Amino acid sequence: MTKPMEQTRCDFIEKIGLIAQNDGLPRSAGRLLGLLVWDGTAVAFADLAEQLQVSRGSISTASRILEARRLIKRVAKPGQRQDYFQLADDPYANMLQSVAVGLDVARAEIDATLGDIPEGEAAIKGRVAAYAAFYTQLSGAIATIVDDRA
Amino acid sequence: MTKPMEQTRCDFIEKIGLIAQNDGLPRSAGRLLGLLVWDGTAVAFADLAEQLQVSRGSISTASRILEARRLIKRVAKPGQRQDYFQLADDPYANMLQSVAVGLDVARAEIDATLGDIPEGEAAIKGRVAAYAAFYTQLSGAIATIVDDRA
DNA sequence: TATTTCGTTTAATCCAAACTAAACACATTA
DNA sequence: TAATGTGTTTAGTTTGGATTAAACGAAATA
Repeated sequence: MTKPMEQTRCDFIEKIGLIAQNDGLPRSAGRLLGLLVWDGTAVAFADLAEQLQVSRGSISTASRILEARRLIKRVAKPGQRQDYFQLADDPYANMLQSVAVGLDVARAEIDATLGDIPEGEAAIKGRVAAYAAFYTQLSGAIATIVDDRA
Repeated sequence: MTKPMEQTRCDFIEKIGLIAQNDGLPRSAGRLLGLLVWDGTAVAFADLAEQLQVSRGSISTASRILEARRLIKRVAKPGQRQDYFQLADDPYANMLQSVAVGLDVARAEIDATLGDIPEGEAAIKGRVAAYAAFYTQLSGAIATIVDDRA
């Protein structure tokens, strides 16, 4: 007994919703992304609200978040007034970049503290510097992946 | 006019709290981590609650989370009944591992879906597989960092 | 044993983020 | 023009996680 496709699709959409939530995105944004990954085609604004069973306001917010991260793109269809959305061309590279940006922000915050620690406090300075280095390393590793893909 | 050390310390603790929150940890856990990074020494349970101005319950919860991720360790002091906590030996390696575990869980979830997609749906399967591959790559890159450090 | 000192757990509260419904602004169409 | 079809914004509500106070159990001390 194999699972019906429609069920697999729903499960996938919900899974991506949970994963997104885990990554600090609204769950509805994740579900929207999941739907577009699955379908592949351009889907109309109203259809998204209908299929995901959320308000138009939620679609508006979620789509703008995903757009800002360049995971999806808004497209126009000739003769159609509605906005359509579809998966961005290389969403994963952009996903990596968003992660990298977040890491760099964290490192910058820590670096700011580092500048306020007097030279005398070498031990403290060392521990804080190690923390900053961690973010530098992680960000660097992600940059490497991005380069490898290019 | 340089900033007083105590102020720099407080700022740092709060910053780590915000960064932790951004990473899906309770803010109080991040503040606890920040304090232990700064101080370097073993700090008593009651002192943590006092210095961070939170309840003992919060310290209990936060410390257990950080312990589970091996970012801090619980230590005993001879003749002292209180628990003491201090920064783990190599907290950043363990931090990386926690991240990697999370990524692997996400990938496993997506892989499960992948197995439910019939062969005929090559396009869908391709897109979902690309998503899974993204997590595989990212996890692999992190594993590389861990190895480099060893 | 009784008391005190711990850390944990639980039930209730708090708070911020997410969501909705409705108002809105703008463009298109009739 | 008026009416309709759009996406956005906003005010209010809902919801879930974080926090607390208090009860609890265990261990040390008296």
